[in-house]
Amino acid sequence: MENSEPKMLNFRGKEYPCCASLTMGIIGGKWKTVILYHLIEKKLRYNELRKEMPTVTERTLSLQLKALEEDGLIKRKVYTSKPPLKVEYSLTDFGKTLIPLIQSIADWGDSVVEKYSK
Amino acid sequence: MENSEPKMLNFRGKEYPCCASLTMGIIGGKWKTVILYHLIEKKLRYNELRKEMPTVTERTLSLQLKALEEDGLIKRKVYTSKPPLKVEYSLTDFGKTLIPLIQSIADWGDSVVEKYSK
DNA sequence: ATTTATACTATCCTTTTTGACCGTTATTGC
DNA sequence: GCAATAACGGTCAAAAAGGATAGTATAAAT
Repeated sequence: MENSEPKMLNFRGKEYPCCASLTMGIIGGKWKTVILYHLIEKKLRYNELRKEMPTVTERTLSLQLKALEEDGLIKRKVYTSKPPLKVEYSLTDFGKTLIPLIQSIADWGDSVVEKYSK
Repeated sequence: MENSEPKMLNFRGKEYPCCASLTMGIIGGKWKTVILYHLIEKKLRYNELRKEMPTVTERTLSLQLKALEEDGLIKRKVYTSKPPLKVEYSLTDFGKTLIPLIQSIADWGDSVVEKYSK
């Protein structure tokens, strides 16, 4: 009998054909690694993130933050109950397991800039 | 004076706000890292890649291969001049600089599978 | 009393990515 | 003569991602 069904990996309800695509499903997209990269160093508030990433729109930023939170990579801590809110975002322990990877991603991008666009 | 224009990084005509997003612009997307991952070990022909990645469509695979080639990460070597063609894909030297990163991406995905979906 | 500030959310729309499906070329095997 | 094969490309459509813009609640500052 032929193997007709390729064995899939599963994480949080989504199927991935390969361990590499699983990772990319979680940190892929235009902004997630940028957010994670900025959170490596320290906790940041929503508007602080916006200042670090001036080209992202508010809507996209909050969608991405929510997705990262749902995947358990970041945590959202609220300090006030009424507006104006104070909210801080930081990496969870699970999110911290990504630090070496995020750092490598940033470093490779850096090295490309050094070599090809100076 | 306020700084109104965020300093952008540039690679192959595209602008990125951050070294991490530059990397993701090059290897991001649903399939690119999977292709690169399979090419780490050895050169592969088009149909061999298809067998390794049974859930990608032919069109998408060829689009992604072309994009990777245009970014200089893989090279396409044609062995015959008339159909049926023999074509082999392999990493360029530039593409090989990504091997540790691709490996880390795959390893992190693996570790997630180990911990959370066994 | 009005403005400013925070951290969003809601609509609506455009762009990008991915998929389904079929066609092409020339050679080899039946 | 017909099907199979390799490596695609073309067209159309759906889905996913991202952007523009405006609005919300409440408190402190002016």
